[in-house]
Amino acid sequence: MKFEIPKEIERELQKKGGWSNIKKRLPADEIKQVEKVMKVLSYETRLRILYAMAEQRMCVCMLTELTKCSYSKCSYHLSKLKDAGLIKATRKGNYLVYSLTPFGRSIVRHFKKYKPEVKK
Amino acid sequence: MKFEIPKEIERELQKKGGWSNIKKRLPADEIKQVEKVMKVLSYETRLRILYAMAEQRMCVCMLTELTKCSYSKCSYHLSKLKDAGLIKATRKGNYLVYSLTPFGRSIVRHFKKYKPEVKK
DNA sequence: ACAGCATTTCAAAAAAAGTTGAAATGGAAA
DNA sequence: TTTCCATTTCAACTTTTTTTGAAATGCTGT
Repeated sequence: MKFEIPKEIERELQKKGGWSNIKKRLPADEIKQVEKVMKVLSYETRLRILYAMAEQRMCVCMLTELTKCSYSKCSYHLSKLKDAGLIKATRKGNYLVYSLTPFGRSIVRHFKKYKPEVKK
Repeated sequence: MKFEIPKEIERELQKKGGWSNIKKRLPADEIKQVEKVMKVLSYETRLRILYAMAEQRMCVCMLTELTKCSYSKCSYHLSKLKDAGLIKATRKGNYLVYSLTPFGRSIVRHFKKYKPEVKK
């Protein structure tokens, strides 16, 4: 199909250096990074973990209780959160204690501030 | 497996009203809403659309060019963005012109401010 | 070195999300 | 009212993500 921009929008584009300029300015790297973070946060279990950790650092056994998931399932989700730079782990004796990174914290704060409004 | 909280963490929990309190305070509705938004933003094509729209409202034919997607594919992704309250459409003659909602705009702004750092 | 515990890893199976192209829709112009 | 054009919808298919349970890892105390 042919590519034709409506007049009204064409005019707006002129002021911004044209269509090709808009396309060129897309921050490809940032978008890839954001995609990864979003993928990780697009799952209820992982969000529950994130929100709970905003209140309190936790070991995995607490998270299995909180999320009603098996260890292996929890572990899977924790590794996703970790790879995205949202949480970090430190060992305390036999336990691994997970807590939020500053970046993870900033996300929770954002959504407390800007509550989404989603179609039911 | 039995559920046992390490001493050090147990002490932290006391100050916060205990483990059950942490669990009770989880904002279940907010989490469900955020999950939906995140799911929508966890896909490169849709993020490209979002970022481009932060610069300029657009009709679908422009988006097919920007994303190198067929109309039907574009349409599928647009409907997800719309359901999440990130974009809205208005008709101009034969064209449907899509643009960001304030919520959509707030998301783009957030990620421009807090750049994620993801493991490669 | 061994046993016990908390947690992770693995591979196969199940579930969810994205893609495709053809057909349907709905406004605008003839 | 018919045709045209931009866009959406549908159902079958493909790809990606999650779940499962069994086996591996790696501290810690004995």
